[in-house]
Amino acid sequence: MNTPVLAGSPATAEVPCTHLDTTARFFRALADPTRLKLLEFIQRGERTSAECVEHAGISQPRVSVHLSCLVDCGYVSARRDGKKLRYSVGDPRVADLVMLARSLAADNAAALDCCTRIPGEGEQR
Amino acid sequence: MNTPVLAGSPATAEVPCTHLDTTARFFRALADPTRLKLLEFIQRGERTSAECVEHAGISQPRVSVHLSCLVDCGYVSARRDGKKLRYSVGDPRVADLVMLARSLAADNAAALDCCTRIPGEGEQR
DNA sequence: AGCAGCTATTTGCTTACCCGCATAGTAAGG
DNA sequence: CCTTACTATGCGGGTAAGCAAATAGCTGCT
Repeated sequence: MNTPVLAGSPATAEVPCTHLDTTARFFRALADPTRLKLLEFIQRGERTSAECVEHAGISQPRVSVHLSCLVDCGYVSARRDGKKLRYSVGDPRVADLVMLARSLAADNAAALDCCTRIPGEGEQR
Repeated sequence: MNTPVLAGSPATAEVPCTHLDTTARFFRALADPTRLKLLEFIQRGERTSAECVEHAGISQPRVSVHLSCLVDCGYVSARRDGKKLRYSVGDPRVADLVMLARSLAADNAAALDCCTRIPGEGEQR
Protein backbone atom coordinates (compact mmCIF):
# COMPACT_ATOMS: atom_id res chain seq x y z
CA MET A 1 0.00 0.00 0.00
CA ASN A 2 1.06 3.43 -0.24
CA THR A 3 0.31 5.42 2.79
CA PRO A 4 1.66 8.71 1.60
CA VAL A 5 3.37 10.28 4.41
CA LEU A 6 5.05 8.63 7.19
CA ALA A 7 6.70 5.37 7.33
CA GLY A 8 9.33 4.03 9.61
CA SER A 9 12.21 6.33 10.20
CA PRO A 10 15.53 5.29 8.81
CA ALA A 11 17.91 5.07 11.69
CA THR A 12 15.63 6.21 14.44
CA ALA A 13 13.13 3.45 14.74
CA GLU A 14 12.25 2.76 18.33
CA VAL A 15 13.89 5.68 19.93
CA PRO A 16 11.99 7.19 22.82
CA CYS A 17 11.74 10.24 20.70
CA THR A 18 9.37 12.54 22.40
CA HIS A 19 7.25 14.73 20.30
CA LEU A 20 9.89 15.37 17.71
CA ASP A 21 9.22 12.40 15.58
CA THR A 22 5.48 12.73 15.85
CA THR A 23 5.55 16.40 15.09
CA ALA A 24 7.82 15.84 12.14
CA ARG A 25 5.38 13.31 10.73
CA PHE A 26 2.61 15.71 11.39
CA PHE A 27 4.35 18.38 9.36
CA ARG A 28 5.21 15.93 6.65
CA ALA A 29 1.55 15.37 6.08
CA LEU A 30 1.32 19.00 5.12
CA ALA A 31 4.56 19.05 3.21
CA ASP A 32 2.91 17.96 0.01
CA PRO A 33 1.24 20.51 -2.28
CA THR A 34 -1.52 18.10 -3.19
CA ARG A 35 -2.51 17.40 0.39
CA LEU A 36 -2.24 21.05 1.23
CA LYS A 37 -4.47 21.87 -1.67
CA LEU A 38 -6.99 19.28 -0.62
CA LEU A 39 -6.91 20.40 2.97
CA GLU A 40 -7.56 24.01 2.11
CA PHE A 41 -10.26 22.96 -0.29
CA ILE A 42 -12.02 20.93 2.34
CA GLN A 43 -11.49 23.69 4.84
CA ARG A 44 -13.65 25.97 2.77
CA GLY A 45 -16.56 23.58 2.94
CA GLU A 46 -17.53 19.95 3.11
CA ARG A 47 -16.42 18.10 0.00
CA THR A 48 -17.02 14.78 -1.64
CA SER A 49 -14.19 12.67 -2.96
CA ALA A 50 -15.24 13.40 -6.50
CA GLU A 51 -14.95 17.10 -5.87
CA CYS A 52 -11.55 16.56 -4.36
CA VAL A 53 -10.41 14.54 -7.32
CA GLU A 54 -11.48 17.23 -9.70
CA HIS A 55 -9.96 19.95 -7.60
CA ALA A 56 -6.66 18.20 -7.12
CA GLY A 57 -6.32 17.23 -10.74
CA ILE A 58 -4.79 13.86 -10.04
CA SER A 59 -6.10 10.32 -10.16
CA GLN A 60 -8.81 9.11 -7.81
CA PRO A 61 -6.61 6.48 -6.17
CA ARG A 62 -4.05 9.11 -5.32
CA VAL A 63 -6.67 11.39 -3.88
CA SER A 64 -8.05 8.52 -1.89
CA VAL A 65 -4.67 7.91 -0.36
CA HIS A 66 -4.11 11.55 0.38
CA LEU A 67 -7.50 11.89 1.98
CA SER A 68 -6.92 8.78 4.04
CA CYS A 69 -3.70 10.28 5.23
CA LEU A 70 -5.34 13.54 6.18
CA VAL A 71 -8.03 11.62 8.02
CA ASP A 72 -5.53 9.39 9.77
CA CYS A 73 -3.54 12.38 10.88
CA GLY A 74 -6.65 14.01 12.24
CA TYR A 75 -6.79 16.93 9.89
CA VAL A 76 -10.14 16.06 8.39
CA SER A 77 -13.03 13.76 9.16
CA ALA A 78 -15.14 11.68 6.82
CA ARG A 79 -18.88 11.19 6.89
CA ARG A 80 -20.93 8.87 4.73
CA ASP A 81 -23.79 10.39 2.83
CA GLY A 82 -25.52 7.82 0.67
CA LYS A 83 -23.00 6.47 -1.76
CA LYS A 84 -20.56 9.22 -1.13
CA LEU A 85 -18.16 10.20 1.55
CA ARG A 86 -18.04 13.80 2.57
CA TYR A 87 -14.93 15.29 4.08
CA SER A 88 -14.70 18.21 6.42
CA VAL A 89 -12.30 19.84 8.81
CA GLY A 90 -13.24 19.43 12.40
CA ASP A 91 -10.48 21.10 14.34
CA PRO A 92 -10.26 24.88 14.17
CA ARG A 93 -6.61 24.71 15.05
CA VAL A 94 -5.95 23.32 11.61
CA ALA A 95 -7.07 26.58 10.10
CA ASP A 96 -4.88 28.50 12.49
CA LEU A 97 -1.91 26.37 11.64
CA VAL A 98 -2.33 26.73 7.92
CA MET A 99 -2.94 30.43 8.18
CA LEU A 100 0.12 30.94 10.31
CA ALA A 101 2.25 28.90 7.96
CA ARG A 102 0.95 30.74 4.95
CA SER A 103 1.76 34.01 6.61
CA LEU A 104 5.30 32.95 7.36
CA ALA A 105 5.78 31.31 4.01
CA ALA A 106 4.61 34.42 2.22
CA ASP A 107 7.14 36.52 4.05
CA ASN A 108 9.90 34.16 3.05
CA ALA A 109 8.71 33.18 -0.36
CA ALA A 110 11.86 34.23 -2.14
CA ALA A 111 14.11 32.43 0.29
CA LEU A 112 11.92 29.36 0.13
CA ASP A 113 12.25 29.22 -3.60
CA CYS A 114 15.96 29.28 -3.09
CA CYS A 115 15.72 26.40 -0.66
CA THR A 116 13.98 24.18 -3.14
CA ARG A 117 16.87 21.83 -3.23
CA ILE A 118 18.84 21.32 -0.12
CA PRO A 119 21.93 19.46 -1.22
CA GLY A 120 21.91 20.44 -4.86
CA GLU A 121 22.90 17.19 -6.38
CA GLY A 122 22.00 15.62 -9.65
CA GLU A 123 18.45 16.18 -10.60
CA GLN A 124 16.75 16.96 -13.82
CA ARG A 125 15.41 14.31 -16.13
CA MET B 1 4.41 23.24 -11.11
CA ASN B 2 6.50 26.13 -10.08
CA THR B 3 4.85 29.37 -9.25
CA PRO B 4 7.00 32.20 -8.03
CA VAL B 5 4.58 32.95 -5.27
CA LEU B 6 3.21 36.40 -5.14
CA ALA B 7 3.00 37.51 -1.59
CA GLY B 8 -0.51 38.53 -0.78
CA SER B 9 -2.16 39.54 2.42
CA PRO B 10 -0.92 37.06 4.95
CA ALA B 11 -3.55 36.49 7.51
CA THR B 12 -6.52 37.49 5.48
CA ALA B 13 -8.17 37.23 2.14
CA GLU B 14 -9.08 34.40 -0.09
CA VAL B 15 -6.51 31.84 -0.84
CA PRO B 16 -5.15 31.62 -4.29
CA CYS B 17 -3.36 28.47 -5.24
CA THR B 18 -0.14 30.29 -5.82
CA HIS B 19 1.23 29.76 -2.39
CA LEU B 20 0.68 26.02 -2.27
CA ASP B 21 4.07 24.97 -3.45
CA THR B 22 5.80 27.49 -1.27
CA THR B 23 3.82 26.53 1.78
CA ALA B 24 4.44 22.87 1.15
CA ARG B 25 8.14 23.53 1.01
CA PHE B 26 7.84 25.53 4.12
CA PHE B 27 6.27 22.60 5.91
CA ARG B 28 8.79 20.24 4.44
CA ALA B 29 11.50 22.14 6.20
CA LEU B 30 9.85 21.17 9.46
CA ALA B 31 9.03 17.66 8.39
CA ASP B 32 12.37 16.34 9.49
CA PRO B 33 13.03 15.44 13.12
CA THR B 34 16.58 16.71 12.96
CA ARG B 35 15.63 20.13 11.69
CA LEU B 36 12.80 20.28 14.17
CA LYS B 37 15.21 19.43 16.93
CA LEU B 38 17.63 22.07 15.80
CA LEU B 39 14.92 24.65 15.48
CA GLU B 40 13.65 24.08 18.97
CA PHE B 41 17.20 24.10 20.25
CA ILE B 42 17.92 27.42 18.64
CA GLN B 43 14.60 28.73 19.78
CA ARG B 44 15.70 28.35 23.34
CA GLY B 45 18.69 30.56 22.79
CA GLU B 46 21.32 31.64 20.33
CA ARG B 47 23.53 28.76 19.32
CA THR B 48 26.74 28.18 17.49
CA SER B 49 27.09 25.55 14.81
CA ALA B 50 29.25 23.48 17.09
CA GLU B 51 26.53 23.44 19.72
CA CYS B 52 24.02 22.43 17.10
CA VAL B 53 26.22 19.62 15.90
CA GLU B 54 26.57 18.29 19.38
CA HIS B 55 22.89 18.63 20.11
CA ALA B 56 21.74 17.03 16.89
CA GLY B 57 24.15 14.17 17.14
CA ILE B 58 24.90 14.01 13.45
CA SER B 59 27.83 15.09 11.34
CA GLN B 60 28.81 18.71 10.92
CA PRO B 61 28.17 18.75 7.16
CA ARG B 62 24.67 17.49 7.71
CA VAL B 63 24.01 20.08 10.37
CA SER B 64 25.39 22.74 8.09
CA VAL B 65 22.90 21.75 5.42
CA HIS B 66 20.02 21.65 7.85
CA LEU B 67 20.89 25.02 9.27
CA SER B 68 21.22 26.48 5.81
CA CYS B 69 17.80 25.16 5.05
CA LEU B 70 16.31 26.68 8.18
CA VAL B 71 17.96 29.97 7.37
CA ASP B 72 16.83 29.90 3.77
CA CYS B 73 13.32 29.20 4.84
CA GLY B 74 13.40 32.10 7.23
CA TYR B 75 13.07 30.14 10.42
CA VAL B 76 16.37 31.23 11.85
CA SER B 77 18.94 33.88 11.15
CA ALA B 78 22.70 33.66 11.28
CA ARG B 79 25.08 36.20 12.69
CA ARG B 80 28.81 36.14 12.54
CA ASP B 81 30.67 36.43 15.80
CA GLY B 82 34.40 36.22 15.29
CA LYS B 83 35.12 32.93 13.65
CA LYS B 84 31.77 31.48 14.49
CA LEU B 85 28.27 31.81 13.25
CA ARG B 86 25.53 32.14 15.78
CA TYR B 87 22.02 31.13 14.98
CA SER B 88 18.83 32.47 16.48
CA VAL B 89 15.12 32.60 15.85
CA GLY B 90 13.82 36.02 15.05
CA ASP B 91 10.19 35.55 14.25
CA PRO B 92 7.83 34.80 17.14
CA ARG B 93 5.38 33.22 14.76
CA VAL B 94 7.76 30.30 14.47
CA ALA B 95 7.21 29.46 18.10
CA ASP B 96 3.48 29.76 17.68
CA LEU B 97 3.55 27.46 14.70
CA VAL B 98 5.57 24.80 16.42
CA MET B 99 3.46 24.97 19.54
CA LEU B 100 0.27 24.72 17.59
CA ALA B 101 1.58 21.77 15.65
CA ARG B 102 2.74 20.05 18.80
CA SER B 103 -0.65 20.52 20.31
CA LEU B 104 -2.40 19.05 17.32
CA ALA B 105 0.13 16.29 16.89
CA ALA B 106 -0.23 15.32 20.52
CA ASP B 107 -3.99 15.03 20.18
CA ASN B 108 -3.61 12.83 17.17
CA ALA B 109 -0.56 10.93 18.20
CA ALA B 110 -2.33 7.61 18.01
CA ALA B 111 -3.65 8.29 14.54
CA LEU B 112 -0.25 9.51 13.48
CA ASP B 113 1.29 6.32 14.74
CA CYS B 114 -1.27 4.43 12.75
CA CYS B 115 -0.36 6.37 9.68
CA THR B 116 3.25 5.60 10.34
CA ARG B 117 2.81 1.92 10.14
CA ILE B 118 2.78 0.05 6.96
CA PRO B 119 -0.63 -1.48 6.29
CA GLY B 120 0.32 -5.01 5.43
CA GLU B 121 1.18 -7.12 8.43
CA GLY B 122 4.50 -8.27 7.15
CA GLU B 123 7.07 -6.39 5.26
CA GLN B 124 6.71 -3.80 2.65
CA ARG B 125 9.14 -4.27 -0.09
C1' DA C 1 -29.38 -10.95 -6.41
C1' DG C 2 -27.24 -8.21 -9.63
C1' DC C 3 -25.75 -3.88 -11.34
C1' DA C 4 -23.70 0.58 -11.02
C1' DG C 5 -21.18 4.02 -8.78
C1' DC C 6 -17.88 5.26 -5.35
C1' DT C 7 -13.65 4.32 -2.65
C1' DA C 8 -9.46 1.70 -1.45
C1' DT C 9 -5.39 -1.28 -2.47
C1' DT C 10 -1.68 -3.30 -5.33
C1' DT C 11 2.06 -2.94 -8.64
C1' DG C 12 5.88 -0.76 -10.73
C1' DC C 13 8.58 3.00 -11.53
C1' DT C 14 10.93 7.49 -10.38
C1' DT C 15 12.29 11.21 -7.63
C1' DA C 16 13.40 13.46 -3.23
C1' DC C 17 16.06 13.56 0.58
C1' DC C 18 18.22 11.45 4.55
C1' DC C 19 22.87 9.87 6.06
C1' DG C 20 28.29 9.61 6.64
C1' DC C 21 32.72 10.45 4.72
C1' DA C 22 35.90 13.14 2.21
C1' DT C 23 37.11 17.54 0.59
C1' DA C 24 36.87 22.29 -0.92
C1' DG C 25 36.09 27.09 0.31
C1' DT C 26 36.28 31.16 3.38
C1' DA C 27 36.76 34.27 7.23
C1' DA C 28 39.87 35.53 11.42
C1' DG C 29 44.05 35.84 13.63
C1' DG C 30 49.26 35.55 14.00
C1' DC D 1 50.88 36.35 3.72
C1' DC D 2 50.12 31.99 5.79
C1' DT D 3 47.94 29.10 9.09
C1' DT D 4 44.07 27.58 11.44
C1' DA D 5 39.24 27.17 12.59
C1' DC D 6 34.92 27.08 10.96
C1' DT D 7 31.54 26.25 7.38
C1' DA D 8 29.86 24.48 2.93
C1' DT D 9 29.81 21.24 -1.06
C1' DG D 10 30.47 16.72 -3.62
C1' DC D 11 29.91 11.72 -3.74
C1' DG D 12 27.68 7.38 -3.10
C1' DG D 13 24.20 4.70 -0.92
C1' DG D 14 19.71 3.62 1.07
C1' DT D 15 14.82 4.51 2.21
C1' DA D 16 10.54 7.09 2.00
C1' DA D 17 7.16 8.67 -0.79
C1' DG D 18 5.27 10.68 -5.02
C1' DC D 19 2.59 9.30 -9.47
C1' DA D 20 -0.23 6.40 -12.98
C1' DA D 21 -2.68 2.43 -14.18
C1' DA D 22 -5.05 -1.65 -13.16
C1' DT D 23 -7.88 -3.89 -9.99
C1' DA D 24 -10.27 -5.20 -5.93
C1' DG D 25 -13.83 -4.12 -2.48
C1' DC D 26 -17.97 -1.72 -0.76
C1' DT D 27 -22.40 0.39 -0.69
C1' DG D 28 -26.80 1.45 -2.08
C1' DC D 29 -30.38 1.15 -5.65
C1' DT D 30 -33.52 -1.51 -8.71
